[in-house]
Amino acid sequence: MGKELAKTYDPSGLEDRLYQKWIQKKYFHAEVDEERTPFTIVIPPPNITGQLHMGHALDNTMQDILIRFKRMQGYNVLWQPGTDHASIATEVRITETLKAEGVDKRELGREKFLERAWAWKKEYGGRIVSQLKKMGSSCDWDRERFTMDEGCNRAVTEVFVKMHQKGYIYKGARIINWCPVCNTSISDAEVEYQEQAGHLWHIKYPLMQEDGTPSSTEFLTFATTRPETMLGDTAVAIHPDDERYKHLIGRSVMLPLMNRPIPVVTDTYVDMEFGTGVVKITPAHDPNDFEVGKRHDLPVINVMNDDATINGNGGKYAGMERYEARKVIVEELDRLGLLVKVEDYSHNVGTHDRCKTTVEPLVKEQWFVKMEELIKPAVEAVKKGEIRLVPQRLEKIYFNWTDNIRDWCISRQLWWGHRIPAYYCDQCGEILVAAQAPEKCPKCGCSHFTQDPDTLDTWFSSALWPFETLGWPDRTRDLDYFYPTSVLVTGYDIIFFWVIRMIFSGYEHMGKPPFKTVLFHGLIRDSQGRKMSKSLGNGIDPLEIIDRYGADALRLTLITGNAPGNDMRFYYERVENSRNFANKVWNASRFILMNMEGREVSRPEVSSLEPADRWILSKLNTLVKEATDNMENFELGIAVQKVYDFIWDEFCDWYIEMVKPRLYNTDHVESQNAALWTLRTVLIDALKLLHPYMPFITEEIFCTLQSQEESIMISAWPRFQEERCFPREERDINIIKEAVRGIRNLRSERNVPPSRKASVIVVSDDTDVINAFSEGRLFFASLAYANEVSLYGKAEAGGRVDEQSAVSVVIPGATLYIPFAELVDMAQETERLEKEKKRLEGELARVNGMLSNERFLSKAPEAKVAEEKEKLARYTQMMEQVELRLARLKTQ
RNA sequence: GGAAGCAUAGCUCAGCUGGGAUGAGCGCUCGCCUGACUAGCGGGAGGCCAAGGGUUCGAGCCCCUUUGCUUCCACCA
Repeated sequence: MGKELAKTYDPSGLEDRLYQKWIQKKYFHAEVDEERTPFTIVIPPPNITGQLHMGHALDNTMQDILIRFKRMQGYNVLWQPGTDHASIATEVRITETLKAEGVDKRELGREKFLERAWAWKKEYGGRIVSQLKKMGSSCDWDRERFTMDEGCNRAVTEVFVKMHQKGYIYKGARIINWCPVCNTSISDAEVEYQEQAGHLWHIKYPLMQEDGTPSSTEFLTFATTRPETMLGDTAVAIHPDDERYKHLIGRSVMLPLMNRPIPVVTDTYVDMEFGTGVVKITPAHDPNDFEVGKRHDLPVINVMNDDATINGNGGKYAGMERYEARKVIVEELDRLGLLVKVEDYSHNVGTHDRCKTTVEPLVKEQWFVKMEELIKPAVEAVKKGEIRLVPQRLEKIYFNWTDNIRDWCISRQLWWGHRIPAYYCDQCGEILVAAQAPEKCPKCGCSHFTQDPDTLDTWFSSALWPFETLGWPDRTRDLDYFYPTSVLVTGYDIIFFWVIRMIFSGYEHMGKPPFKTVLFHGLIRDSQGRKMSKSLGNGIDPLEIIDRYGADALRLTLITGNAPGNDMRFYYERVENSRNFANKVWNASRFILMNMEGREVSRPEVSSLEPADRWILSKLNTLVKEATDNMENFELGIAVQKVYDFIWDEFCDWYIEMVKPRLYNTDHVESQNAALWTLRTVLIDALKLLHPYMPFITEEIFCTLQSQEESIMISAWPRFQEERCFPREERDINIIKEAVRGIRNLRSERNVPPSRKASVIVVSDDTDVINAFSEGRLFFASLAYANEVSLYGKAEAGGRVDEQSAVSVVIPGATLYIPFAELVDMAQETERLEKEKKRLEGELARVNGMLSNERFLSKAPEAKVAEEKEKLARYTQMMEQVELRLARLKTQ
């Protein structure tokens, strides 16, 4: 029947082979089929610069689990893959590469640079894709997309033009975050605030006198963290209600170093409590000051170049680097006696998330997306539950952002990306936004245009990903059928960058949400809880783990032992455990195959199934239900944990062991067949439940086990079956298990090796126990290392069981004895019984306490009360026994 | 300055809508080559569930307060 399996599971070689088979058989491929219900996931497109890291590994494992699960359930699943051009990330990389070759990006020129970029994409863009394949990802690779392919380009242009027409996209001079190293504007989301030690410089400006000269006695003192920006000060502000400064309203101060009078203005932005209650206003270099400047119609004097050196507006400081200028200016002010004091001061400084450079707020002409209206449906969707966030607590973070949303700066001074479809008339400067370059200027008739040199924020195209990958802006069948997608799986760290922007884009352009559920996961950290990062060198390469332990082990590790949305620490020990589990599954299967060898296994009549068979089938049935429910609720880790426990504990450690005597006994063909059939049936269903998590090993075993089947991944997901519920057998087997544990315990306490058999006497009047043992005596004996098992009622036991010469254990409904001549040491036994007595005393006190509590008796559910009464009876009985035994031991 | 999360066995973490923590893995420990598996099998020792208060017949779980750690957001110069 089946072929031989190796003694230990070796995933190497096997994984690639199976993946190839899946690809060849086109199992991953999806086509529109109106007869079936679609289930769609779009992949968070990895950057073409990317190398597979643990974050990808987790993200893709989760998606693949859902996809494989739904595929087996019969849904028409599509996992839409693709990659992201990653505008700034890629551009930075290529610029660095060029630099290493001694080539300056600007000298090379835009055209040549883009050639390089495309060549780079061609060479490395596929790397991350092949790495995703190593994980077992069942994406429909026939549909692979790229954010800068022809279709996506059209989508981006279409959206830009449409939103511009609707007034959602505008160009304006506003204060934006500028990265002087990357030489581009960046969005608010890309700014990372870092606590930095700095100084608070207290500086004073002299007040202007009536005669137009600065006073030498009257000053206004304020504090600043960035003294160099004073070169661009155009006012000093105080709070309108500040009594201390009321008399200064309408006057001016002299801006030192620049020798320019600037007005004292009043603005409620000023916090009277902070510092001296005076603020210098630099509209060109501070977002707040910019707003104050607008309210007071102050001039905006930009004193900085794009590379953060001081420009011509900075007088004699022109050309200085920003921190050098700071130093020189402070020294100069000190010399002039205008530096009051310097304090150490720790504050948050905005840095560029990619290069960690301190960003410079600058006033620049940029393109923006007006957010106020667009965001409304995105807020509503989550509030009304049209889009569900898992875990739900992330809604707070979501709303925190949407409630404080500001316009989105989308233009970037980069070359690699979607170029902005705006054209400027060379003659009159008229701006035309259109899909193609216009022929002639509607204003002046000129036919020469220059396209805007800027490109769009990477996330602009990512926001369209769920529908642009399905064919939008064309109205395709795919789009109709597969959109909205079912679930989005991603890390909570890109909720602002991506998730929110996809949501409002979906509503704006499709009129529908992009997905119904967002399943968030946390970060994978190192074993000390630190973020994995290149600079720390603490990153663990998933590919290396796959090489050593297999993709299945990695997948299982990433998905377990962690609550949804929480960060997780990565331990090699956990991967080893997963690998061990794979090996366990492998060997259980090997055992079953071995026993099926050369035998015809037929489906037995229900009546010929023995209690153990019914028990495991019943357990499996419960597992199917629970695991499926958990998966429907996105509790993937919980689901697979149950499957794991079932396979290792119930199936391997109990059922297989119970069934061994039947397998080795060739006299009872029917019993043997029932056992074999059950073994195979349970294994196959368990493999199916496990398949989404561990696709490779389950496929290999599944196909070995039944050569007529093509693949587990297209087999049907197990279903809960009412006729497979056997509560009675579950109860019986539990009794046997309890008894086995009791016996093993007795033996272990006395260090009796399994090879030494001993007889067991079961004494009980309990019909359940009697029934369980009459049916299960055979495997009980094997599990309890017994050479003989006798069963007596209490009455008949009197004459046959000599309690003085046996060790015993009490289980619910029965007492088990082993003649202890061969096993027991007296002193040890006494000590043990004393301990047991103490424990029982405690238990009895507790139960008695509860049962004498009036309120408990009146308010607790009946079942609970009954349960406690039962315990009382049991404990009392056990106590009697213990006391009796103790007494007897002492008299000996 | 706001907000969230975490605090349970030596370590890392599970514990659903409140009902005895037989919690999991690793580690430790004792015993086993028991005819699939030593990447294994069978035992065991480790927890006043961060502190304090409250609600309840009953709290790891709900409410309040406190402490410690982590993270996110934010324009306090």
